[in-house]
Amino acid sequence: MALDHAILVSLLEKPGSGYELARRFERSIGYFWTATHQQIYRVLKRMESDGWVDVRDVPQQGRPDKKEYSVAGPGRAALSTWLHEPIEPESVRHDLAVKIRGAAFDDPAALIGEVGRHRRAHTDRLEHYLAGEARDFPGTAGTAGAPLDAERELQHAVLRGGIAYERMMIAWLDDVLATLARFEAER
Amino acid sequence: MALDHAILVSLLEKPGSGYELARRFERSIGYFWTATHQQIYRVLKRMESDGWVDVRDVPQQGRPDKKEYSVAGPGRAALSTWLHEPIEPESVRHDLAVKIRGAAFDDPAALIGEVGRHRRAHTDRLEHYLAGEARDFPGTAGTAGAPLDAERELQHAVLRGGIAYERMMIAWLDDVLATLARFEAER
DNA sequence: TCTTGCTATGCAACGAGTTGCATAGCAAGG
DNA sequence: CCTTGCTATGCAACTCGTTGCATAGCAAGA
Repeated sequence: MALDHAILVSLLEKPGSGYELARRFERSIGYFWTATHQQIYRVLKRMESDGWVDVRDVPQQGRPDKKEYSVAGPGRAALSTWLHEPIEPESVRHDLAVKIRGAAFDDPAALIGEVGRHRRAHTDRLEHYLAGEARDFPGTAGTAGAPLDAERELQHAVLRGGIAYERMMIAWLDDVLATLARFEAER
Repeated sequence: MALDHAILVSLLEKPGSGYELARRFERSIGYFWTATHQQIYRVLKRMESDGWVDVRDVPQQGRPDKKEYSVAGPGRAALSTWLHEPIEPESVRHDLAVKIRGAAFDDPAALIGEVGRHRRAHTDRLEHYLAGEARDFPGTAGTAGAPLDAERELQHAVLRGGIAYERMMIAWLDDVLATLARFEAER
């Protein structure tokens, strides 16, 4: 269960409240992990009672007060342990692939709209990632001899993965659309 | 919940027992959907009581008897309904990406072995997919004017997606390894 | 004032997925 | 004969994830 660890990493990058974490999980962390605010609040409560995180009440003006969480020693140790353990390559779940194989027993051409919708979602995400890259990682070269900023470099590497994934998906969906078009032409 | 539908598609492609389905979910269906035998038996039981599938006791020799499931009318109708409904683009969960961003707060170079392990798993899968493609889809050209075999063509399209995914992952993991190597060199 | 909307946290119930265990037929080898 | 191993099915307990709902502070605009 890596949700714990995803939250710990996010809190190490920047302490924050459950609400803030939930929004990060819709943005940058969300590129590779999703979670609802329910899950986040529940895990934060458990990690607090296990001493993995510290809480601080932060009064705010113009909006409700919040609880700001930050990683405590045991939380950091737990993350370190997990980082040194091997994990299994993730298992995939692509509903769309089920639909594509299932379409053989229905009307293949009827899937064109749906696949197009997904293609649009992926081009949107790609543009969003590229905009984030241009904003957050403008100078890709890096000054020669300068010490590397691990946090930055590794965030960029993960973002490049997201970009590669979206590009691959768009190319594949084009391939699928071309295949479906052949069925429509035949009909 | 698409596990129901993944099972229906697999049973339409070829009727079979829970055990056989479980093995398919480790192979071809497993390219895009995973399930344990527990889940499969439970869902089959529910679909049977809902009239979505028919069961037939098949006595065997040299091994225990089995129950062969096949899709019934209502199951096919349920699949068709689902196929015509829009679905949300899938949400991702990449433990490895959590580890990569987390490594910034530990020892980045310590991740090299783990990333290499994942790279090997992906090259293995890629070779497995390519072997399957060479075996099951030898003539990619297709006879001009011949009617298209929807089941075959769409299975191939999904397989091409799996191949594209593995190639993308390998290239990205090489990128990550190069990034991690820079940290090791600095150390 | 009343509604809408964003911030902020949380409970309760349910459904999906995982893990450990149990049973049983039969084959093959030591 | 006994163990190992594959086929074949299943229960029970648990954890994880989703959904619907509830509360509350405060701001802005109709």
